[in-house]
Amino acid sequence: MSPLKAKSNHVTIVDVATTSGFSPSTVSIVLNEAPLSRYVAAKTKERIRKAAKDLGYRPDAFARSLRNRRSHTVGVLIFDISDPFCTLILQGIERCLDSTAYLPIIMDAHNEKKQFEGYLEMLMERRVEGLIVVANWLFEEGGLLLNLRRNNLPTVVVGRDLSTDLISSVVVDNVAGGYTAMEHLYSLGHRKIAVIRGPEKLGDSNLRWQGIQQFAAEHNYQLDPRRVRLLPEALDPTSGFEGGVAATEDLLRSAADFTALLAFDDLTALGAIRALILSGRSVPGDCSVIGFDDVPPAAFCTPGLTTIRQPMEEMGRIATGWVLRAVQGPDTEDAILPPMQILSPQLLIRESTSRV
Amino acid sequence: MSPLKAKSNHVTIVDVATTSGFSPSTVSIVLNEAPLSRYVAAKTKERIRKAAKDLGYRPDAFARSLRNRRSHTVGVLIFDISDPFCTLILQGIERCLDSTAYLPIIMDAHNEKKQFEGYLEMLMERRVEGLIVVANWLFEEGGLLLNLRRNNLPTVVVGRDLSTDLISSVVVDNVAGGYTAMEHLYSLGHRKIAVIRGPEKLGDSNLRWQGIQQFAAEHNYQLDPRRVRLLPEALDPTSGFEGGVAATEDLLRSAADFTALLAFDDLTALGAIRALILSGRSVPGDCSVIGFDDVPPAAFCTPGLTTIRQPMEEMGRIATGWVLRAVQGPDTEDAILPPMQILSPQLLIRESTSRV
DNA sequence: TTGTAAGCGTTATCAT
DNA sequence: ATGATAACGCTTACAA
Repeated sequence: MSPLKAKSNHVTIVDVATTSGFSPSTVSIVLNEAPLSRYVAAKTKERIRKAAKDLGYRPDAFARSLRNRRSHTVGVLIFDISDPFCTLILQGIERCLDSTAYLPIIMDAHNEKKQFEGYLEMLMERRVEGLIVVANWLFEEGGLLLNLRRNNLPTVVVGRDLSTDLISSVVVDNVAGGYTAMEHLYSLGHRKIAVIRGPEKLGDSNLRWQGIQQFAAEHNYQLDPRRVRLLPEALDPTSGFEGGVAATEDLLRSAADFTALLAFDDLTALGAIRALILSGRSVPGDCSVIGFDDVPPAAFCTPGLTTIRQPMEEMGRIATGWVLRAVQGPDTEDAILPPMQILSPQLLIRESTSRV
Repeated sequence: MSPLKAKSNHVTIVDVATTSGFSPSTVSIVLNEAPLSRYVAAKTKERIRKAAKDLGYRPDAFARSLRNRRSHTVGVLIFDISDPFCTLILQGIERCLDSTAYLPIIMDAHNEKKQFEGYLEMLMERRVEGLIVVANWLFEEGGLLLNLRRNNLPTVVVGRDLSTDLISSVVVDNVAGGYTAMEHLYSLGHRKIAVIRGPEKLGDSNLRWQGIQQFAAEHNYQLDPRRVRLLPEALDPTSGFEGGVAATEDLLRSAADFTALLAFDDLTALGAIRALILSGRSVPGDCSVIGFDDVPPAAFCTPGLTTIRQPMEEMGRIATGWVLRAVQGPDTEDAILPPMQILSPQLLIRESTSRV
């Protein structure tokens, strides 16, 4: 016989009722430990529980939800599960949900807008009570927002500021991050700093650049345009690596030399390191490199990558906390729910940066 | 007003029926494009569809599944979503499911047996039609199996051989992988090869070691025990990194020198490289290093890690294909479903290995 | 302290 | 070519 085969023959609450000799309602009340179960005789409870266990009774989530109008689920829409950035946020969401009766329904849009919409529809059909959207670096603002608005459902976007009157968001302070990265390099004595900016269309990209410029302005440091490159638009989140390699090679070919490189994100930084090493330079000996995010590979490489850490797990937790509050509290003080939270990034010094 | 707030007021099939002027049954038939819809007048269809669209009707998945006894979902039980090994398999599963009407319900056990069992129960309550278990490196055989047996549900385990009469599995050929890794190093001229084995309790670990020994025996190569280390048992899948660092440092302290190192997996290899570099050695100049798995960080580090690649996405696809077949085909030729499939690993040469 | 009955939104079966 | 009705398994008023 093949190992794969099944014939479902489920035990229902009626079976438990007849076996135990009580009515379905009593069984329901006992098994759910509903308020009314306080008035049920201890012996009755015992017999019911025994019958349920013996029969291997498992309540049908569909029937239950259909009846009481609660799905006890929150939808989690992500854009690419292979993106470590997503993964860590997911962990935060799951950890936060673990202690509740809520279940995440995770859907991965595979970086395709079409899928995003389809999955959103599926989540609605499954009557999720709240929605968390993990926006990765190619979530283009605007378009998808419209579809979200129609379903008035507690919604939190994490990783991108898309707050509206109906949607909350939790993001990292990209401006502060850019500022801090620049500050770190500058304070190590670097005065010839190359910058690889993120794709122009990307919101994060410009905010980080803003922070970089701000630091420069405050310290009378001239950002030489010859030392600045722009990552091309791209779909694949790991394309930052190749982008980093290419941008750095281009930088190396140019006339302007540099002793430090500030990359848009970790993958870009890792690509930069690859190019630097291949060109015969050492990191951080000949050139310091700093990234942004603190995705796992940043810690596993040698030298370990100095980076601006986003508290991704915490972001997931916060987002989850919000939707839970919106979902559980009936309509209590809505005002306590902030439309947007900006978390501080943190400088994480490893081995890829050093004094000039 | 706070952005988080909702008041669900769902449109039902009855609403569509009254608005369009037809009965719920006809609406159902039309909207589902059921066989009977062949006999429904074109104009009727049109009016019904228009009404549904205008009202924003969305069928209730709970009611539907309750009625027709099909959840159209498959449960996916993973052990750690932050483990890149898991992630890639998940991608395969999702991609394979995308083209079907099935939805994955993903649950992450966070490396805890307790959670595993709880989530398994939840999946059963949600009436998943099939189950895929992604076993990562700490899925201890035996224990959890028992719970799986009771629910006779098409089940496939990927990443660990747990085949029984009720469970299929898809795994990589670990013996061949170990053999190939050894062969690669040997063919580059290495004769002083250090080996960091995986935790003893881990099935994979011993199979890979078997392959290594087999190659050695066939080529009259002596595996010097002084050049062999064992990774400690551990919970965290990323602990391989620290384990690799520690084992390598220990190896370096010992009398026996080596020109190549074969690591249990990629993270271990990355840890080994870290230790090697810190000790002043270069990779692959002074020591070649080979890993196993081909997780993303292996490609982003410099030097890129030579490794034995597991076709993880394909494994996910195959597993999914099996449960789909078991689920969709009523009870057609069960015999075509193999109880276990062993995929060949592939040597992926990057820059961390070179001729001695 | 427990039972009865209605109904959640759908779809399958049977009528018309 | 379309409609009426029952039933999926559960919870919750309300009744006893």
